[in-house]
Amino acid sequence: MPALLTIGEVARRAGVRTSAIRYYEEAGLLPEPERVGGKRRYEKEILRRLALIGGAKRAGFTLGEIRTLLHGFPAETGAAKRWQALASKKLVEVNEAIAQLRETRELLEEALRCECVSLDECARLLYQA
Amino acid sequence: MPALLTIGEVARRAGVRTSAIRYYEEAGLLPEPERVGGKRRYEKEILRRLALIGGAKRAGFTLGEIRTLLHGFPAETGAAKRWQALASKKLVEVNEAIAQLRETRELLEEALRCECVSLDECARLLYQA
DNA sequence: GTAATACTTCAAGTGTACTTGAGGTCAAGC
DNA sequence: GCTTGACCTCAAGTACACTTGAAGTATTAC
Repeated sequence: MPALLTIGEVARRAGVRTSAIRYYEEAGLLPEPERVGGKRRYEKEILRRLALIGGAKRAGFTLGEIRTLLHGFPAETGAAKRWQALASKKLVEVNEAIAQLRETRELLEEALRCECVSLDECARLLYQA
Repeated sequence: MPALLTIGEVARRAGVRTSAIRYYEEAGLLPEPERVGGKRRYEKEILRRLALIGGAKRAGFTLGEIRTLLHGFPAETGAAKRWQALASKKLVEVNEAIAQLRETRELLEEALRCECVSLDECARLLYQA
């Protein structure tokens, strides 16, 4: 007995709204789950999937891109190559995003250290040097 | 002679559209620049500001939050404290975003290494272990 | 049996962040 | 002087990612 989760429990555990879960299903990011009396029942694996979606979203992927990364391109010659091209491109973007975030973190930390009341003020100090 | 930039040059160098620059100005993220014959002229510093905005956007800040981080709260008692509270909170979020992006990167790299044609397929492999 | 609560579908509404289009202005080159 | 291209304003339109609301159904508790 795998103890299936209701949509409400999934939402609570994953930190999203039930409406978002239905929306992701509609958008092809989540599998259509089992139903009991018409109601969705999820296996715990869904939580990992939702975490993955959340991570990808943070990385700046659109839901359409996430769908493609999840499922790949429809079977056709070169589907694997196309998927890898997309994944590689996204990998570059993820790395850029990380670098950019590190800079933003630096700036925030600096501003907090020097007790500025705004980045504007702090940036002036930083950029004068 | 500081060689001011037109909005078109700024857009090209910063990798944004001119419409976005005007929009940011309207939204209070960019200072109102000098005008020559009614046309905006920017100092090179604007490029750093646009990079900062881009980074903050990637970090998941809304334009409203970026405005606050840039300018601080309007002068009032406790403005500095409120700004620091916001900045600290955002610092935590930036760190979380970085961690999440690292995981996404791991996943992408793993998927590329094992030559999967989709994350779905690869995730099955990963999660079976 | 009935009330409460969580679920269902479907269509329409919302917020954010821009973009686009209409109609006009400005500076440079021919 | 006229054309070209980049700029201007302002209002309206668009894309994405959900959310909300209406109207109804199912499960559990009493």
